[in-house]
Amino acid sequence: MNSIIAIPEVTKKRMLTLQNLLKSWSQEKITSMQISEITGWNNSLIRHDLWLLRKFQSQLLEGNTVFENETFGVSNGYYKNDLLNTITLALGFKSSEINICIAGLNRLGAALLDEGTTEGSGFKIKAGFDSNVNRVEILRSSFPLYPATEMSWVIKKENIRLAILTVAAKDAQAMCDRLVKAGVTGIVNMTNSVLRVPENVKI
Amino acid sequence: MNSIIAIPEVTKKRMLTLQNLLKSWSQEKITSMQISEITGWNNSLIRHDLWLLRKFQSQLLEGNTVFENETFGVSNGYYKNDLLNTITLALGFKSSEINICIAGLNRLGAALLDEGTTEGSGFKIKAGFDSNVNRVEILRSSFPLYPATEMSWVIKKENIRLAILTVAAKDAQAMCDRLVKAGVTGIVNMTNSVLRVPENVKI
DNA sequence: AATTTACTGTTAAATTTTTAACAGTATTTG
DNA sequence: CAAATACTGTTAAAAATTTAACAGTAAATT
Repeated sequence: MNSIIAIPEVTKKRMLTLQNLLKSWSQEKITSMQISEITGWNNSLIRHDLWLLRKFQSQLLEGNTVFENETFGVSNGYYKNDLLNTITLALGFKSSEINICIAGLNRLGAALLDEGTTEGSGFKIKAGFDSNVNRVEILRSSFPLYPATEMSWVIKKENIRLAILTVAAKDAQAMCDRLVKAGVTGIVNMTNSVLRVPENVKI
Repeated sequence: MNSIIAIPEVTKKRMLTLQNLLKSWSQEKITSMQISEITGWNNSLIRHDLWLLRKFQSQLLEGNTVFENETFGVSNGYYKNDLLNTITLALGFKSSEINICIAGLNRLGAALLDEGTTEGSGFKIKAGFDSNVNRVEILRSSFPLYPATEMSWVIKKENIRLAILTVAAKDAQAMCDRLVKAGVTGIVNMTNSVLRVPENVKI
């Protein structure tokens, strides 16, 4: 009878922020009003978001009501830890997206500079790299751009698994080596040079 | 009779992306369909956005219809340059926001980690810095975090004018010097140490 | 232990955002 | 040069998102 509920993108985004907020929240409990004060979101919106999250979860349990009301304080604010668990759980399904990066910003068409194009594809562009710092400074995009020297920590931090290699052919192998060293386990080679990589990395 | 139109935040965001797209667009003209294909946005939405932009602009001219239909091709796509001008003009009013950064991520409360709190304040947090790379890697926020070593180019790139100094008192002067050197012209000192700066920088 | 207070969960209304539809107009084609 | 084509600008409908409202309940207060 009830239609299936999906968590809207806007809610997911807010929940990601809330997750951050909660992590740095020192008290045991937190109310929707307190969240509202910090974030500026309407407190109804917050309660509604959380309601959606729970609704979504109970859906996954297919009518199994065992968990009903279990994880939430009913009237005096939410337990920080319960809230964190709920968010992580509900968002976990979303974050099955693979994080990727763009290595080389020269040939990049407008398409790649706009995250929108990857929506729903299961991939999420987290960063762009170029060894030319000038380019990094000038170009703008919906994902952050970094000098290639920053690759190591950015790839670790953003948990990037896959890189799209769009550098000039002559720089391909060098950039490839850097990516591999930084921890990337897959490379989509858009250059026309043949790449050599360790066995554990897929081209 | 007609109510006043403001450009919604969502549209502004899209227009910022469109601006990027256009900059890397090599042809003279572009159609809503082409934009749609690249960005994934519904083509009606794009035309509607542009309509809003024009509506907003003509509003600023208070009924003065001199510019009516002047900047747009009526039936065969938009002239890239006209479009860019329109966007820049319409968005210019918005970007009177001052870009700021957070220097020092240790004491940062949840509030500062969430851009939402600055909404409507005329400020926009563009970056966070910390000399401890570990912190930069672990913390997450709605604005990007960088190691302090990256300060120079990030501040230039993001056109950051103002910094909020939240490092430990003993590191305040050193961090302050770095900020000034990177081009910041104002500092909000949240530490309890007294800072020395050149005349052109305000505390 | 009754009453008040301070909250949540939930529904429904209000508002915002997106999409569809289509009349109108340059440009291209026959 | 008339007809067809390929668009835009604009309005109205549809869908999504946010907000208000309020019944219900744990905790605090009397």
